[in-house]
Amino acid sequence: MDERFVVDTWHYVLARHAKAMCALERELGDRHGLGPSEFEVLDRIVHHDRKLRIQELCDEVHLSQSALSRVVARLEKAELVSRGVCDADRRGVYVSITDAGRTRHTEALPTHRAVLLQIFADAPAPGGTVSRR
Amino acid sequence: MDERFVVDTWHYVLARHAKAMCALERELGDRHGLGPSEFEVLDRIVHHDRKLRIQELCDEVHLSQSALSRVVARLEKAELVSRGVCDADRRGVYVSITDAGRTRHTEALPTHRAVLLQIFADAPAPGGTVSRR
DNA sequence: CCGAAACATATGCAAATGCATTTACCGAGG
DNA sequence: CCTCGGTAAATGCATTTGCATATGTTTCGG
Repeated sequence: MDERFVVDTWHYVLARHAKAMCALERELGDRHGLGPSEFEVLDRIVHHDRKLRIQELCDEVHLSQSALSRVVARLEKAELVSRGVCDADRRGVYVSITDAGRTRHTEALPTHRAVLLQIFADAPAPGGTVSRR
Repeated sequence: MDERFVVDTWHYVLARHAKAMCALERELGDRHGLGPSEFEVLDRIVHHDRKLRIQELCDEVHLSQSALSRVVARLEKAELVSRGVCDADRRGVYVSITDAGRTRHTEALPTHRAVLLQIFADAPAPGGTVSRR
């Protein structure tokens, strides 16, 4: 294992993450009133196209369970998602997207993609890229 | 540019960043009493092997100027760096590493590298890497 | 059927961060 | 020499996050 390669990869990840997060926060926030975490949660729900358990979301977004709980609470307050108890297991909570949430996501998606494109289009990871996956 | 590739790259960056940050926080914190930001600042100074202006550090670490100011304040309180006014431009501040800081960095470096190795050794970015997979 | 252990989610709290502002200083122009 | 616009760093403040814990619910052994 080349230690140099590992450290270079880490620096790449740090730099792109900082740049992208900063840009996403600015663009999504100014144009759509969403933070990156909020967008990510909306995006996961839309992607699955069904109501999800908090727990399922927890596995997909990179947030602690408590942070996720609060993101969902903010989204609910903004009427972009709604929470409902799970009948089968009443400890659980289902989160489903509202019409407003779907609309907001549709509006924000192009902004999100544009930011990522600008940041990653010409920035292959250390080691170079060949094709895909 | 393939939009799919860009989004995959973003997910890769998000996942590795979260995983590495979490592990670094745990390992560096438990074993050496340092946070990732604190280590990064120490590491930059050691790498240059001279006293640096806050501003120079600001260009190299992925923190806002205010966050950096506070990280340096914490490091100073822990006696790992010392601050001194810059004679040439008395608005500026020089940060230099202390012996204790150098020692701490030397101790922490293997931990840092071990964490990165574990996380990045077999995890090429989307697009794959030319050399090893 | 009961009680204990395990679980899913929410919440109290402390820490870290970014933005806006403040403070101190430099440098050019009148 | 003095003032004004700009720069370097520090600080007030609000927000987000994670950890530890609380609350409510299920499940399993006896």
